[in-house]
Amino acid sequence: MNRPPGMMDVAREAGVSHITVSRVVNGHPSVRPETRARVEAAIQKLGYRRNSVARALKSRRSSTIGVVIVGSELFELPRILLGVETAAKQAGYWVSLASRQGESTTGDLVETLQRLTDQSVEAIAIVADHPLAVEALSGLVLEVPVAVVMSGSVPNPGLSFVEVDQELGARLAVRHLLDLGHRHIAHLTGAPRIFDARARVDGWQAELATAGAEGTLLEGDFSAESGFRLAHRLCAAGTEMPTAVFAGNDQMAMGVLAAFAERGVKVPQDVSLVGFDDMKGSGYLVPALTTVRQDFAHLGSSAIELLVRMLGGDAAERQKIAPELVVRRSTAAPRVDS
Amino acid sequence: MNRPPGMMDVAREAGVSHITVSRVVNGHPSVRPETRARVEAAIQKLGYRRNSVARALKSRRSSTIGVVIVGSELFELPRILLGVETAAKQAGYWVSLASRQGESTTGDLVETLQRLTDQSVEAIAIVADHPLAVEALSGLVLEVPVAVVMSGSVPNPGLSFVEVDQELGARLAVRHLLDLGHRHIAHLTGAPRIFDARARVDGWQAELATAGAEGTLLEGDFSAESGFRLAHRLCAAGTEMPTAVFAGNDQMAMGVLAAFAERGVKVPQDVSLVGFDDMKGSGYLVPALTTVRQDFAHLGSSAIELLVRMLGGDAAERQKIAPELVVRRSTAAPRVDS
DNA sequence: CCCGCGGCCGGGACCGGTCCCGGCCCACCA
DNA sequence: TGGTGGGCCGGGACCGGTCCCGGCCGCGGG
Repeated sequence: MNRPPGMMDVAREAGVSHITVSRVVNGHPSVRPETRARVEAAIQKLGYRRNSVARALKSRRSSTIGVVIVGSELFELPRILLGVETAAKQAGYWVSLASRQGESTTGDLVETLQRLTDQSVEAIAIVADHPLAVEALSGLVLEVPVAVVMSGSVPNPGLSFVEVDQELGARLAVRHLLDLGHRHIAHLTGAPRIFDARARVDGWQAELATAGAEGTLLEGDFSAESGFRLAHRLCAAGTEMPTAVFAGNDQMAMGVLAAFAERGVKVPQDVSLVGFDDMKGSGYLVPALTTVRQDFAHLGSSAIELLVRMLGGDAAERQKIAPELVVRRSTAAPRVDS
Repeated sequence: MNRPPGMMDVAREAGVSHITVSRVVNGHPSVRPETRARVEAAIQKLGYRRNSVARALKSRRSSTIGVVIVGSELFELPRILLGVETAAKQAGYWVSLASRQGESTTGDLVETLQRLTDQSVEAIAIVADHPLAVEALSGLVLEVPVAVVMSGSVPNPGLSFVEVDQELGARLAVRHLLDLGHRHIAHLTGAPRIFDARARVDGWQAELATAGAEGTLLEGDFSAESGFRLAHRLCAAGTEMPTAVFAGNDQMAMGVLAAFAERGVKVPQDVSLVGFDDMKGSGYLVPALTTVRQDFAHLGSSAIELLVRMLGGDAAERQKIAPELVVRRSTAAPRVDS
């Protein structure tokens, strides 16, 4: 029943007061080197470790950042989380997790935030896949800095946002196809309630417009299955086949590839294909997939860095990360004879 | 500068003592219903929320479980984490994250564990991809219940383990191939330092042995790239081609598919292919991949449930989860003419 | 009528830190 | 030699809960 040693115990051992121990632990300057050494020896001897709960209670600084995950469809969540955890550790913070799956009533998110602040977290990062999930935040007065990792925004000046520029990514993809000579580019979009999907549609449309090229829009849900289904529909349609397809993400692109294989449509000879995400293994699809890479780890670490700056007094801020086109084998110039 | 209301404030408002407030909050029976109502009204009015840090300090129960992630190569980490978070929430616990990437000195893990217990976590789950990462735990006396999510074990009776039965998974895959009539089954293994990879090799070998079939073993690292490289080597070898390939995981299987496509080897007509994991999209590879499904979310939630039981006084335990073979289009009977 | 008992409630001592404030000692200078 | 200022250290009051212990009051039995 011997509980771990406290500052008092160390103090007794070193023949000083608990205050002095506190000073040593916190690197306070006004302690004589010799006293400091004695205290450190005592700490060593007793195996003393500061109780961070007590510290958090008094100082109101818990050194932890809360992360809430809303929506479980986030395929690339792990990479984001990795970035978050790494950056937080770097900055001396812990990460406390809270997720909210399934149906999201508005009050639900607020409740989660509450429970997190009950925990005395110093800041909160929310990673969400669609704005509806966080609309509850619109007018809310925040007790701590909050950063949202999501495309799209919510009208609340206290909120920071981090996102990769989805529209730019889409433009990059379409521009690449246009440069290759394609004049009819279909887009198989992801679930429209997800902002990323909408932004990609916008980018696709905008780029198409600048070139005066033709487009076909089909609506899926980011799953490989939907890509598969949509690609079949594309082939079956009475209308003219596009010469290029821009899939909502790499998963959908996989579905497209599968459908085209069944239909005998050759990629990239018959139609070019571009994905989005650059998921693990995309380079080893057949053919290797041209896609738009999003740096998810960077997304996560940026959110934390933003939060740390806000903790330092900076204002909320909006940050866009540029995605990167990676050209592989699934895109080529359209056939001249078509 | 008005800090949030405390029990004292509520007590004053309700005309009772802070003790009674505590009793109400904790659902203690001996409070008159009428008093309880008055206190609850006061709580409502002031928007009181219990300070969980103070609670943790005094009661030594933080209601949080620490999770340490060691090694970042865990492809399916997110699904595990999801299971962890869900189960923890279910049981009324928070999840505090700590990861340890890169090179792992032995003391490093112990330090991470220490920092976690400094946080007063009540239990710890470690998810690791290879036993070396946690060897530091072998003789350690644990302050709190610890469960390891990993194949393989470490000689420490205080530790619980949760794993999916990799060997069984491998046997399922090989058995399927054997049943189809294959007599020469190559295995492209993942990084051998990872225990999962070794267990799969064992299963493959054991099943081969019972059938007296032939095998070829090539060593990769779980990446699509390594699958690609190894498949090429398989084709280039002077020796006879196997009629079936069991890849270390679905990523490697993707690489194999890519290599076979270049070589003009048809799957499953020329050679059958089985993967492992059933990653997202595996059903839409060309051809749809036969693979072994691991239920990662279940893995995570099992770990938490185990921990909760240990918190309740149960002994450490070892738990194996059975994987499941999912047969798709990449496997078929070998050609009779070969 | 008194005592005992049980339901309800309050006093107050912690938990293990942080931090303001104030006191000691000693060197330095007038 | 006395004053003073600064470096070093300690006392003690919190932070906001939990929980042991003990007091009050009303009721039933001896």
